[in-house]
This record gives sequence, C-alpha cells and structure tokens, in this order.
Amino acid sequence: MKTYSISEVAKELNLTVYTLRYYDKEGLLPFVERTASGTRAFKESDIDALKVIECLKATGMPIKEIKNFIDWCSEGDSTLRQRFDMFMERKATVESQLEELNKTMELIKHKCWYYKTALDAGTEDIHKNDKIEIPIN
Amino acid sequence: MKTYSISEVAKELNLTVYTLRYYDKEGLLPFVERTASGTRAFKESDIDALKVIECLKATGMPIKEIKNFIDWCSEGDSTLRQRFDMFMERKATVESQLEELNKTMELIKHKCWYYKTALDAGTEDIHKNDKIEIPIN
DNA sequence: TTAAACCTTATAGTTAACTCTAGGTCAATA
DNA sequence: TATTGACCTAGAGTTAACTATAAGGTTTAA
Repeated sequence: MKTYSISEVAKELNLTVYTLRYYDKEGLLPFVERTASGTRAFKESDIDALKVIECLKATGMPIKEIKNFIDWCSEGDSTLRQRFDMFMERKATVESQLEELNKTMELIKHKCWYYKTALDAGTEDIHKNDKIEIPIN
Repeated sequence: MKTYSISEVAKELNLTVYTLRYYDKEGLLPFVERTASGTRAFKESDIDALKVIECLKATGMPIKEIKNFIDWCSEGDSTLRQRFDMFMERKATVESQLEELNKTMELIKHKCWYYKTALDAGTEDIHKNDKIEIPIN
C-alpha cells in the first residue's frame, strides 16, 4: 500500500511539516504509522482524516476539541452519538457563520458603493447628509 | 450632543472595555474625544465607525491594517482611491471566504448524514465500502 | 464627606496555533 | 566511504489579540 512522507502530505494539504508534527504532538494523528526507523508513513486514509481535521478547523473548532473527536473515533461505535451530535452542532455553527459573513458582505458592498461615488465626485462631502441605509444589527 | 461612556459602548457592541482601550492604544480610535478629566466620550458617529472596524475584523483583517484605513480616513479626500481599493479587495476576500465556508458546510452535512445512518444501524461498519462521494478539493 | 462605582494609564500575563532551532538518525548517492 | 538531505524529538520562541492588575483620579448619592 502506497504511503506518503510528511513533506508530501504537507505539500498536498498546503500545510507545513511543522504544523503536521504539531498536530501529531497534540494527539490529532494517532492513526499515522511509522517505519522501523521512526519516520511517519501517511496512508491515503490518513490524508482523508486530515481533510476532516482541516474542515473542523475551518469551522473555528479549537484543536483541543478536534482531539476529542479523534479520541471518539478511536473508541469505536460506542461514541457514534457524540460524533453525530458534534457534527450537528458544527452545522449550526457554520450556518450562523454564513449568516454573519453575509451581513459583513452587505456592509462591505455598501462601502464599495460609498467610495466609488465619492471617488467619482472627487470628495467624500457628497455623502455629508446621507441617511443611514444599512443598519448593521 | 449625547455621548456614551466606554462601558456603555462595550455593552452595545458586545466588546469589553479592555478591548476598546486596546483598540484606542493601537490607534483605531483617534476620533474619540475626552472630557476635561480625561474620560472618553463616544459620539454616535464613533459607534458607527466602530461597527465598520468590527466589520473589517469579521473579514479577517488584522488590526494593523485596519489602522491604515483609519489613518487614511483622517487624511481626507486624497486617500479616497486607497480606501475604495481596500474595500474592493475586502469584497473579493469575503467572496472567497463564503465559497470556502460553503464547501466546509457540504462536508459537515455529509458527516451528519454519515453519522445519522451509522447511528441508525448501530455501527459505523455500514459505511465500510463507501466510495468517496464528496472530494474536498 | 465618604463610599461606591465609575473612569484613567502603564504594564504584565494569557492563550492558541504555530514556527523554529539544536542536536541527532538514517538512507541513498558521488 | 563520506556527504547530502530528509526525517526525528524536545523544547524554545513568536505573534496577535486580547485580558488582567495595580495604582490612582473623578463623580455621584446618602
């Protein structure tokens, strides 16, 4: 079965070898096997697991919580409920992050318009008596 | 004209007084005036500016770059181009963040389904010979 | 007039997530 | 066989963004 070195995995996932070793040290990669001389040999499935770790990180989950999930995975079927609940909670988190980011986008677009018109007029004074059109909250 | 104390502003914007003083120290709030005894007196327009600062923070912009923007604001119409360009760049950033977060959501949803079916079956083995349906990249 | 509840500054401490260094092992090649 | 380069660990250093503490000033209500 083909395996990959730490630098190959780092390149593939746009991480550094430092980061991967750090993840391992934090207990995120207990499944990665070693050669006789101690070198990490990543399997295809390990790379898939790392993609899930990166996904959880992208939701803002701290590494210590990701470790809990990894531990549950090692414990087998008895933790299926926890893992299901965790992903449902992540789903809710990402939903509200998307909502927040869309609100942010609205204000940014407003500012793009504001500065485009000001730039065309040569001065910001053109907006001197604007009413507030986009309440932020 | 009505003004607000630092703790009133903190409450309104869901920040701490520590954070607001930190922002001030970092040069993000040069427009906030003081009473004779040195206490900060926030105007309505200062709160609006803070909302813009929070918006930029929500796009992942570091405080030092937000400071550049604040400095440009103080310099007047000669910096309109920079400010316009900055918001256009932020728009592109948020667009790709939204894209990324939507991809993340897809994987999370897949995992919700994966664990729901496993939970119903009582074992993860039900997915033993699944093909990969959602390539992450 | 004094105590509580604010405010101030300067400075130190915290936390997460890396990021790097030092000192060493190992396998392949000139 | 000597050297190059990729790997290893332990532990130190970095950075951003807070977060807290100490020591003191001001305002307000009893």
